[in-house]
Amino acid sequence: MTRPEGTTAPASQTLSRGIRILEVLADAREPLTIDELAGRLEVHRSVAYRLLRTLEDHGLVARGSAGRVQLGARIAALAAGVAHDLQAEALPELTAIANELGMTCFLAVLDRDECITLASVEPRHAVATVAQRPGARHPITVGAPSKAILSTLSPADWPVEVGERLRAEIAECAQRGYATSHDEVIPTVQAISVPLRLRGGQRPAAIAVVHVSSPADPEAIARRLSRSAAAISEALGG
Amino acid sequence: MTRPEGTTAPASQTLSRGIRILEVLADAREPLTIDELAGRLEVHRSVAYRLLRTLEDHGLVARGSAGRVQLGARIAALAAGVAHDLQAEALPELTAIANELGMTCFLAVLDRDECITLASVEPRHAVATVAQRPGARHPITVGAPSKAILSTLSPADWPVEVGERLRAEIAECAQRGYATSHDEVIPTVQAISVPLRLRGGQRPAAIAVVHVSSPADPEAIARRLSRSAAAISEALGG
DNA sequence: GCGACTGTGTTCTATATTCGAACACGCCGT
DNA sequence: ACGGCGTGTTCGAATATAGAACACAGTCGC
Repeated sequence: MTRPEGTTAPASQTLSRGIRILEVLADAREPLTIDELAGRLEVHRSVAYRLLRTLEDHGLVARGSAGRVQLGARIAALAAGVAHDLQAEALPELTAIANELGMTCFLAVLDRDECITLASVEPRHAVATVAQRPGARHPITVGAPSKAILSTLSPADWPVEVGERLRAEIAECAQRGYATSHDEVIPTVQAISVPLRLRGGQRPAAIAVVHVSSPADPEAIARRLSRSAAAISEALGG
Repeated sequence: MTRPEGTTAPASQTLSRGIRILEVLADAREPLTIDELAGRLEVHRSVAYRLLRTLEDHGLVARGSAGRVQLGARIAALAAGVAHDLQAEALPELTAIANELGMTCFLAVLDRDECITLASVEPRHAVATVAQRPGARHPITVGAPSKAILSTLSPADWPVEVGERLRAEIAECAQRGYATSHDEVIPTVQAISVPLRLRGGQRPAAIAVVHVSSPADPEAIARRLSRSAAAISEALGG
């Protein structure tokens, strides 16, 4: 295959195909046959087979019923290594907040142009428990944590173009120290988020709570979040 | 490189090296330079470079401070796809158990010869919170969930050889319906676990609680776990 | 200011690795 | 028995990869 012309980055075809297998399996959410997989990847079946065997050797995929293929649990072990220190420091704080406020509380980080949830804690008596599962992804322009994170970055460092409207809202977040969202990700769901002020080099992050009804006192919730945010930042040498 | 002789399985060298990058990064728990990475993988620096760029394209690694390399948050998104239905059904039950019993409660699955924690919920007022983070791995011969899982399998299906001592203990677990552990993983930590009885083809799994002091009534705890285990199994058509 | 050092990123050719087709086999319906 | 569908294996051709050498930027010591 000759270089497809304008492309600049020579990347590894084999590795890329292997990763796409994982992406397809994560997306499918059910075991697939090798043929189905090869079809979706648009590669020859024998290629998919060899890649699968390699992934299987490393435990990243596993065989389910009838020889079908699914994601392996070892991926969870890899994910535990993502921002390990941050997760370790944040989890106790998330638990405390969730139970004090009676809301689901989670930690999200900036990853390229997305906001990805790394950890989430649900409160004890969750009436209408808002599912904010680890691994959830949103564009960085959507949701309270996204705005909180962008408010800590200079616009030059923003990974995407933002409209004038959103830019103004983020500026407001920067001033008052917290961000909010209504109906942005899930209808009727509202959120309040506060950014973490970590030392340079750490990836930008934020903690947030979600709730279905209007919060009694957003300012008070923001102050509570800020307290934990400061504790986490300090523990990580922010 | 000619086939190293007795080896039977032709696997993909490129993909395997790419995965090892992820494994090394998860293990290191701090950003590495490309040279450090290449050294640990025993590959040429330019090879590591190309693989890294590919991984970066897919968001599986990210650049930290000073161009150093670390795991990317997208891995968390992949991990969310591991046994997705099982996690979705189990999480509410884990939360309920954790808060009712005041102990950390988690879900573990069998993966080859290891027992891997997929999800974990800490109770509200955790005095001495036992860290059982998602992604934690143990040999399948160690810990209460391991024994609970093995007790549901016929010895012929066990992925490892087990001694006479452990075999007897597992048989006992099969009879009474739950497994226990003392000081097996962490000193002074005890655990109680109950297997999930899922339909064939699903990967063997168990739920468990951990505690630092001796439980008042192990039988009662086991009954509580069994109730949730039955609910989860039923929801998944077990 | 100037080198030595350490790091990233690029270019290039030989060749080992991968690709992709064809084949062997087992299983389950009709 | 047959055809369809699935996994797993073999093998030659060709291409994607491996690995070396090079270019360049920042940083330290002096």
